[in-house]
Amino acid sequence: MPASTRPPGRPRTGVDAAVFAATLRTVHELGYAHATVDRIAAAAGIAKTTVYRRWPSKGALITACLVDAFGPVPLTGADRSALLANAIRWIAAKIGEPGIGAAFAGVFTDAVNDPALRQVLSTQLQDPYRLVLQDALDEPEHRVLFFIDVVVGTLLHRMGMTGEPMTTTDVDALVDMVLRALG
Amino acid sequence: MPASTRPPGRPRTGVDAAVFAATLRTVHELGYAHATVDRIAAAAGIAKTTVYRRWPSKGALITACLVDAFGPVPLTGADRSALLANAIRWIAAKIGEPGIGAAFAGVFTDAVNDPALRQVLSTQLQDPYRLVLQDALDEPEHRVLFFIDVVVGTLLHRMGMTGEPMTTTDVDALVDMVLRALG
DNA sequence: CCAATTACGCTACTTGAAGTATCGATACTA
DNA sequence: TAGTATCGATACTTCAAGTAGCGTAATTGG
Repeated sequence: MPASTRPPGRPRTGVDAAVFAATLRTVHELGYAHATVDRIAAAAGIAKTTVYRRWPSKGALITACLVDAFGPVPLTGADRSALLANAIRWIAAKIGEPGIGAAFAGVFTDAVNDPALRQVLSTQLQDPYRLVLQDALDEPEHRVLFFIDVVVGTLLHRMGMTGEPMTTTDVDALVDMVLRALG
Repeated sequence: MPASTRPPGRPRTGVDAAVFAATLRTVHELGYAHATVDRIAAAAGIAKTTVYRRWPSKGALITACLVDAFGPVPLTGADRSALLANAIRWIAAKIGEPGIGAAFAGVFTDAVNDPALRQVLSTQLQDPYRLVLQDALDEPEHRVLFFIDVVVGTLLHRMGMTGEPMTTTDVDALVDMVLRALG
């Protein structure tokens, strides 16, 4: 039998998926700034205190929501170039989905001057993809970090400046540019 | 004689430069989130109300501060490639100066879900550089916007994720990559 | 000198959101 | 049934953006 049986006490209700969906929906409808924890909790049909029992801060909630929304990066492609191209198009499409880009940009900017949140964002969101890509592309850490800066930074800058995701034409240009840098 | 003589009433004191300096200093020391208008005003030696008499919001103050801090882009270089390379190194150095990168990233994230601030940021900060670069590089608007997304987005993403400006080695890689895309 | 005008500093206030504290009720385990 | 942990609800604290009002200072024009 497993070492950990069910612990005593009332079990947690399985509301994580509902909270994540409510988070993206609220951010999409009201924008990051107006997507307060109060409103997200109300949209999910739970109390605000329940949110804070599971995630220590709004930034941590958004980060967890993004981790859940992104899921694993698809590592498909015949060679390194095709693999990286697919990864770039995948993240571009994800950031273009309703709420995700705004949530990403919002938590990112919150993290700029919040070292604790930066740590959460870096370890929980960026590091998994960085490690997988290092392995798949056979590139050193600093090169993969550079590519992530370029791709994600470009996509978020466009999203932040225009409020709209990048067009497929510009994503194509981004892919071409990065692939040439990959060599 | 000029059409506008001095208007009646007490003239404004010339504190703009002091406020800008205090803004960058405060953001550098405390971070964007803790650089409140109260603290900035105190650091500049003026009342908070005076700040709001001149700039309608904190975002507008930060934007004006950045416009002042950046100044005109140096358009030097023998050809288009050298010119763009110099411009990229210039903006990278500026974003690396104390307070500027954090202020930029902060106001940028504030703007993501604040259309009014986005308008201010786009017209007062981005458009002047875009127009000058369109002319100097003889490139269409969408190409210049793409380059700005790539360069500024990459630099801010690095700044946001690590808290440190990009190293000269990585700036070199950024220059190489963009120059190859310029063709 | 004096009125009108405008900016300043100061204090107090409103508003909104993050995060906390408490408590009764509920859903489990042993 | 006792113990434990979660939930919802309400209230609260804290902090920062932005506003209002007032007495005072600086300037122009008569």
